[in-house]
Amino acid sequence: RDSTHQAAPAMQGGQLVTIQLENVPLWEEFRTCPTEMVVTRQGRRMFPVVTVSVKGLRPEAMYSVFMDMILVDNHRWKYVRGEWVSGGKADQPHATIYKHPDSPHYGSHWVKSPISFSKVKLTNRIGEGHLVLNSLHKYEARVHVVPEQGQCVHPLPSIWKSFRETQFIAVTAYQNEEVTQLKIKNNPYAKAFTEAHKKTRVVEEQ
Amino acid sequence: RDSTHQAAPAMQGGQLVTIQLENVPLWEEFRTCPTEMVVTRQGRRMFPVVTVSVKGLRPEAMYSVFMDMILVDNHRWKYVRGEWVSGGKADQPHATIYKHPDSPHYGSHWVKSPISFSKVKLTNRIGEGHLVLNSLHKYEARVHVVPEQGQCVHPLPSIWKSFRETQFIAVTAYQNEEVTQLKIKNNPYAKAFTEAHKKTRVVEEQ
DNA sequence: GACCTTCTCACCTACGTGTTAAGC
DNA sequence: TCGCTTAACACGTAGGTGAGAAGG
Repeated sequence: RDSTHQAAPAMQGGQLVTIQLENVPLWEEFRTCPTEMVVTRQGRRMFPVVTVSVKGLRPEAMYSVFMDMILVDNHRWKYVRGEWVSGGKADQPHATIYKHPDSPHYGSHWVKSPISFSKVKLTNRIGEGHLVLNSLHKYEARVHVVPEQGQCVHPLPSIWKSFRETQFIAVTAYQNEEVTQLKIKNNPYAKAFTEAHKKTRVVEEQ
Repeated sequence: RDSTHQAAPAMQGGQLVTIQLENVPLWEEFRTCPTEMVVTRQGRRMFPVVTVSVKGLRPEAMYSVFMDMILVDNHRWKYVRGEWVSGGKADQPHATIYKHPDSPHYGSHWVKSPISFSKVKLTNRIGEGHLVLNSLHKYEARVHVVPEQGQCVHPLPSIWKSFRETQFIAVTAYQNEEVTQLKIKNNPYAKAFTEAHKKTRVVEEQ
């Protein structure tokens, strides 16, 4: 077991708590490029979306769920002649974390269906309430499940897990055209740039 | 004090819990018509929106907040020659309640800013997870603040309050033109029907 | 000059409005 | 016929896309 990717297993009410990434095939498809995520001043959503299923929570206990980004290595990265190569030393990271909007909620809520972080936004600008990343650095998404400390509830251990499949390089503009095409192909909000729509537009211009 | 509009005052942590309607002037403007709310098969939002401010909760205690509709009287209503008149006996009511999407949450969360029920939907069709009303019946919105029963937390009393200002008649289509005009004037989503936009369209057609 | 960032834009998704005509 | 309900519709709000030009 890789201790950098998962906190010590935690027993809660006699059950082992697990956090599992849901949409692995899509993440793996992007990762062959490798994945790039756009960061903007006002914040940009992620695609693919980090979605996890959690098991083994105590149904009646209260938890909050968070996501943050781990800096994967200590280099900057550059896209040179069609390839990503590691460059100088990494910049100072920003300590930011995103609380899932359903938080806080009962264990029964969190385990009943996959937890999607579709609304999290990535930015290169501090002070917006979003996840702050450095452009041209490599990250990996991490999810935390944190029991709420009620006044009489016995403290339960906090657990987290990060996902190698979600590794990406933060960019202000896409570098690898292959990434762009995968985003257009899979993200419904980019449907304006699919081949079908481009052809339609050309026809209309004639 | 009118005992049908408010549960017995509840002390929580030495403070009196209060629930107060926020946007009273707008509600009163509609109420002179009187107010009508459209119900549809798939659910229709309310306008005006029920928005309340809550005070006196224990900051560290957990609460859920609900809204439901009280049947104001036991009559059906009819719009005859420009006036609402009470008709036959009321139909059997449906017991439905709407949980505010922030629920459950800490007392500190609920009191820090007004609580808006903008997303609640009214329907005349059972089984959609929305508030089910009978068309042509008169209702009044009621808000509940319910402490969550943590396993070791002492049970706190549940409180509720209903608001005479929010009284309305459920309809499948607006009856009073005055109501329609007030909705168009005040609801941003109905901007397509304002005089300004209608005139623009006429000009473009010429 | 090369690299990276920022901004505006057209074009989508998603869905909240009253209108209108049709249905019962 | 009349009263009420339903469904399709045009037209907004609100905001998520990559493209491309401009800036540093």
